[in-house]
Amino acid sequence: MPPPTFKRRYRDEDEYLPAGSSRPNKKKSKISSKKSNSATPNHNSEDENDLSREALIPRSAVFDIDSLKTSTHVNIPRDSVSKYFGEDDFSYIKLKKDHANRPLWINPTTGHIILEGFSPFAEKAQDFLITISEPVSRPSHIHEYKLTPYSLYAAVSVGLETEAIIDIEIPESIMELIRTCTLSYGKVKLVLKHNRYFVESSYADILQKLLQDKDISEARVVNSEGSDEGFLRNKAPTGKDLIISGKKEQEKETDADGKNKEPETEDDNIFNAVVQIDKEDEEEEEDEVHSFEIKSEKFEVVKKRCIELDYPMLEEYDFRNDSTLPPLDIDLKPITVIRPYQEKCLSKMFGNGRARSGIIVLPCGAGKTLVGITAACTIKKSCLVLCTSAVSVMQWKQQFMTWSNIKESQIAVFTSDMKEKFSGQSGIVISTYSMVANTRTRSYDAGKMMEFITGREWGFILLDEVHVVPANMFRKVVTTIAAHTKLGLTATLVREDDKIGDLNFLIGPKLYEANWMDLASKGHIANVQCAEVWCPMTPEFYAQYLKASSRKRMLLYAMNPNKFQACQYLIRFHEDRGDKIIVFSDNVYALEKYARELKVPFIHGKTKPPERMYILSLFQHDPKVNTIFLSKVGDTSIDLPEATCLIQISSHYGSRRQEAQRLGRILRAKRRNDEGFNAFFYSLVSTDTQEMFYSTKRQQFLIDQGYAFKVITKLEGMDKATDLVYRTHGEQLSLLSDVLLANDHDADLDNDIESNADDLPGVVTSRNFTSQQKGYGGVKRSVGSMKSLSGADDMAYMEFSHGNSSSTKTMKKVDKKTQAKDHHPLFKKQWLRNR
DNA sequence: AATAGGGGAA
DNA sequence: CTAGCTCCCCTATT
Repeated sequence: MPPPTFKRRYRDEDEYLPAGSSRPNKKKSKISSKKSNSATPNHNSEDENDLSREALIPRSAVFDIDSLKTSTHVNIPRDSVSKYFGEDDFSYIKLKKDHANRPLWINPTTGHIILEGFSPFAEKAQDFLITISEPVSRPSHIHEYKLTPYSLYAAVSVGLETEAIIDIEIPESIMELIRTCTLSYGKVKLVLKHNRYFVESSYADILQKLLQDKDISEARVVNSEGSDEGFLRNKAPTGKDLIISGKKEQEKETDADGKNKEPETEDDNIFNAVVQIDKEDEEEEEDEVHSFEIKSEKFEVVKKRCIELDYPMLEEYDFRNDSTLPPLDIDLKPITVIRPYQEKCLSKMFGNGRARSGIIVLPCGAGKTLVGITAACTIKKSCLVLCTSAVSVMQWKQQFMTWSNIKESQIAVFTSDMKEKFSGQSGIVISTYSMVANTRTRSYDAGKMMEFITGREWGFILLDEVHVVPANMFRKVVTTIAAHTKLGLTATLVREDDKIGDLNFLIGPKLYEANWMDLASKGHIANVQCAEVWCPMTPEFYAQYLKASSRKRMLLYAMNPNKFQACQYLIRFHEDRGDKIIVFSDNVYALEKYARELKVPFIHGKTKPPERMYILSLFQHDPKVNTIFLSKVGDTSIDLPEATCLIQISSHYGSRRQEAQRLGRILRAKRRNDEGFNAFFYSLVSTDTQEMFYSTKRQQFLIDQGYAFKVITKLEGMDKATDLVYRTHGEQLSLLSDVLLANDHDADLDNDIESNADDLPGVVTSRNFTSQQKGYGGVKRSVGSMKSLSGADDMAYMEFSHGNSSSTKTMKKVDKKTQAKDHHPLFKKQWLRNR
């Protein structure tokens, strides 16, 4: 059989820095320097359990590929155009004879791999690449992947061998990267079975090596069961007899091949398909694993030592043979059927009949929750679910009730205003990260509850929105809670800092990552048209923008009248076609100003829960309310009804995660999937401002998922719409005054916000807008009053900014009067009465 | 190092 | 009893 090879060419691409490359320079983590809080009696020994980041990261995770560069750059023959490519001139590498059939290009200095997505072999190659590397960017035709220490770790953990990944003709530098990173990773497992902990590996020599460590050998349980090497020998576990409920039928043909030492046969098949290796007779020798038992009280020590020794252990839980933890009576309801890709996630997790710890990445709306619930139903042990907010806690509970047959008394909720415990031996607790990670003094009930949680063993811990876990405070939940399996779920495995890689060792390797475009084309999530709408700044706003400090700038480009009009126009356009629209604004001032002007309800952090629910139910059920405005609360902490159109007006930060999460809010819309696009995502950007830069950065994640952003410089028909806000110069100037004035007093906003009834002009305090918002609740009864309310405001502002545009003091006085008058205390009572 | 926004506890 | 305030803490971003 001819040796499999990859084709090589060159690519031009920014330099790649491995995720951890800057880490060695970093000093002590913040956790360890944190003040201890030992005065509280309830306080558990969390401080002692704190692990610094360094302790959790094996050394070769910071493998620096740059160190390889010199070897590849000696005596490279250059030609006349080499200078244009600099270090990225790879013309010295010869193309393979059959390169036309080979869709892969590898950059020998960065470890990036380019896949020609249009090649007939692309799909097969993609399955292999996803196993060994991280997807960087997957637009329609050219896909880019990169090899990283973490991705290789994950590859080894599902059973790929170094030699299987390395191909004889790939560049030496890349081979070295792969060798280094696969030497020790993913080859040792910590297995909990029959209530005993075993360190398990297919490689007896590695176990020998580990036992040379004093701590590990001391933790070992010495008994007579060992063979000649002193290790227990077992057949490798398989998942043949495991039934994951919810599957339509059992598809086990992959196992029938039975050709490989690791039960993760799917990957091997994929690998073989791509690299064309025949099934060898590796069966007999590889079908065995070696292990030794360690004392259960020492497993933490051993785990830590293994990381320090550069052999991080994968955690597996042989839940079917665990009789210590009481079983939990839970199963999916018979009608519950999981989708093929969800099943794939689960087969990655339960591939060998045990539960692996790791992370599953699925887009929002693709049914992450159901994957988590199915996993819980498979393990059937006590389960702890953590999410980011109290609202999602309630959603999780509700989802458990919907999809599984769990009894309500077995689900307990632990939030700031509910401290339940489940009855009986086993059950489910759902809580938030901040409740569990809280280091401050706890209320008595919360303290009791924490004792309940930390004082028992959990079969399964489910971490929703797992990308938040690397945060300094949240990460310690994985060490303070004793859980045998950890599953992280997220849609956006990105952070703007460099901590995302820590998840490999806090939770486990990435088990599965879905391709958004695939799911969209198969109709599981909506097809989204993304657009960036360019709104030129008006001359006056731009003049001020150029003069202003960076804080004022942000407000100015958010409040740009052209953007305001574009927003209004888009809302009208989409309301007319029957869409439900959500408008996001990070800036609360802009949020509130827009919403008031357009007479649309809005929710932000200070909106109280009953109001939130009221507004959301209006949005969901009232055919007259088709648009709502949301601040950052909408990103995580609100249970949003389905929407089909999303408009972003203020996006001053460059958070890719936020952009993606917002997009996720419309992915559930699947109604008209056969008619092309059925959901719309607009980002309104003021041209020639900083916003352009942020917007580009924010979109990167979605572009990497294959979304194409269309730039719209002119909205068709907008100039014909004569009834838009801020049409006249005068109105625009008055808006500008408002904005400038608001900005002047921004620093004082906090002081004025709730304390002062005589609010400063232009500063709409939360008091103002709660009452107005409540006023909105009455809008069904008194549309006129709402109109006159905002109308009166406008008039006042306009008149006085005309006459006294240079005198802010005059405006202040007048505005005080207007606001005092409009600030109607009755709104609130009325609203509450009429609910 | 600072800012904005959100959440829990009392 | 609860709503509403204050306080403090946490995150994410620049």
